[in-house]
Amino acid sequence: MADPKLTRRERLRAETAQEIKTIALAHMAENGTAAVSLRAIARDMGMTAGAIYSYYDTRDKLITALIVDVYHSLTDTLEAALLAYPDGPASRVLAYAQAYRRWAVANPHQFQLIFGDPVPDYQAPEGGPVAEAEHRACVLLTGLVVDAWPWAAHLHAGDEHDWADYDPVFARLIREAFPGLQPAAASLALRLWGRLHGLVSLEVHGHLGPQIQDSEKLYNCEIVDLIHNLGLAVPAELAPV
Amino acid sequence: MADPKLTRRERLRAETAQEIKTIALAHMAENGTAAVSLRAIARDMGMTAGAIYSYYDTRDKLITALIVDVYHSLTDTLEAALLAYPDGPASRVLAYAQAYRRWAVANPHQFQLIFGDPVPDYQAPEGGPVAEAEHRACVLLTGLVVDAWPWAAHLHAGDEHDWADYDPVFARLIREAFPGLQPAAASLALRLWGRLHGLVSLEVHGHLGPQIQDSEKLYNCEIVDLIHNLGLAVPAELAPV
DNA sequence: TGTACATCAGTGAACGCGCGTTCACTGATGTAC
DNA sequence: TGTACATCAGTGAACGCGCGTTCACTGATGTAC
Repeated sequence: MADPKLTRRERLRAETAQEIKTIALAHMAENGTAAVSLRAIARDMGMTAGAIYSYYDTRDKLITALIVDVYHSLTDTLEAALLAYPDGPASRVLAYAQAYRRWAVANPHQFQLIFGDPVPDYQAPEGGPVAEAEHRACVLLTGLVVDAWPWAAHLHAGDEHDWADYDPVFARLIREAFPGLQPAAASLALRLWGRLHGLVSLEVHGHLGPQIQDSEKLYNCEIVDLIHNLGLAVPAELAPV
Repeated sequence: MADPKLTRRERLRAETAQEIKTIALAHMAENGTAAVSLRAIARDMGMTAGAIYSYYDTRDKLITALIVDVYHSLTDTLEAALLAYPDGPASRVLAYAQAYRRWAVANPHQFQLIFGDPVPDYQAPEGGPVAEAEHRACVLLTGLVVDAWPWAAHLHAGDEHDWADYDPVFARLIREAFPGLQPAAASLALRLWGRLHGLVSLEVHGHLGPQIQDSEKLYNCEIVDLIHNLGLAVPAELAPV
C-alpha cells in the first residue's frame, strides 16, 4: 500500500494529510457540510489549529480536496456496481440506479457536499481536479446510455438535439470517449441522471420520509418505468409480480 | 390591504415583522441560505440587533417563518399556473412542471431553503405551519395525478401499493382530500414530483450548466416523455415537430 | 559509531471578526380621566 | 383641550463563543562527514 519510494517523513506527512480529510468527513457526517472547521479537526487530532496549514494552505483547499475524494468515491462505487452486473443494458441501468441511491442514503452528507447547496463561505475553484472528477462521472453515466442506445434510439428519434446545444468542452470530451455518439443520446444521459437524482435528492433531504415508509420500493417502481421507457426489458429481479 | 381593525401600532409592528423577512430573503438571495443573520438584518434596517427579538424570539423562529412563507409562495405560483391552463390533464401537468422549474430557477436560494441542505445550526420544529405548507403542496401535486388517473391507471396496474406503505398522517390527509384515491396514484404523484425535481435540482445547483447550454430544452424533453408515460397526449405547444 | 548541522512538523499565543442572545435603559406613542 | 400615566419599540453595551489565519519559536527527526 505505502509507496516504498517515499521517505519515512513523506509517508507520515501523507498519512496526516489523509487523516485530516478523514476526520473532516466524520465531522461532516455528524453535523453537516457546514461543520468542516480547521480548529475542530485540529482539536480532534490533538494538534494546534495552525498545524493544519502545513497540509492545506487554506480551508477552501481542504474542502476542494474533500469534494474531489467524495466525487471519485461515488464514481468508484458506481463502477463497481456495474462490474457486478455485466449482462445487458437493462441490468446495468438497474445496477447503476440502485448503487446511486444506496450510496446517497448511506452517505447523505457526502451527497450534499457534491450535489447540494454550496458549503457556506466556500469559493469553488474553476477547472482542475474537481472538473476531472465530474467528467469521469459523466463518461460513466453516458456509457450506460450508449449501451442502451440500440433499443432506445427509435423512442427518441423526435428529439432535436445538436452538439451546439452543449458546452464545447463537454461535447469534445464526451465525443472523444464515445465516437459517433448522437447528441440525443447525450441529452438522454443527462435526463436519465435527473430522473435518478430527483427521488434520491428528495429522500436524502427528508422530503419522502414524512409521506412514505419504504422509499426504496417507490424508487424501484420508478426504475422499472425508466428501464421500460428506454425500450429495454425489465430484469427479472425487478419485474412486477 | 391593511386590516382596519388593527391599531396603528399593530400595523407598524406587522410591517416591521414583514420587513425583517423581506430583508432576510434578500440576504439569502445574495449570499445563500447560511447568510441569514439577525445582526446583518438589523444593520440593514438601521436598527440594533437586540431589537429583532421583539419580533422573533430567536433566529430559528425567523428561519421557520421564512420557510413557511417560501413554501406557500411556491404553491401559490403553481396554483396560479394551473388556473391559467385549465384544459385537460396533460396541459395541467405541463403547466405545473414548467412553473416548478421557472420558480426554482428564478429563486434558487428559496428553492434551496425548502428543498436543499438544512440551514447550518438551524433546528427545524416538528409539525406546525411548516407541515401545513408541505401538506398543501402535496395535495396540489396529487390533484394533478388524480386528473390524469383515468388515462394513467392501466399503465400502473402492476404497481403493488398499499396504504400501509404510507405514513398514517399523510395517508389520512390525502384520502380526505381525494376520497377513493388508489394507493398507486399517491405513489405516482411522488414519483412525478421526483421526476420534475431531479433536473431542476441539478440545474439549480449548477450541475447542468457546465454541460448543456439550454437547460429548458432538456427539461421540456423530459416533460414530453413524462406526459407520454402518463398515457396522455402531448399538448401541441410541446409536441416534437 | 559519533558528532555537527539542516530540515521541518508542530506549538502557543495573538489578531480581528461576526455571531446569537440578554438586559437595564430611554423616549416616543398611545390611553384614561 | 390638557394632564398623568402606561405601554412598548428600540438603544447600547456587554457576555461568551468559535472561527480562519499568521508568526516567531522549539524540539525532534533526518543527513553528511
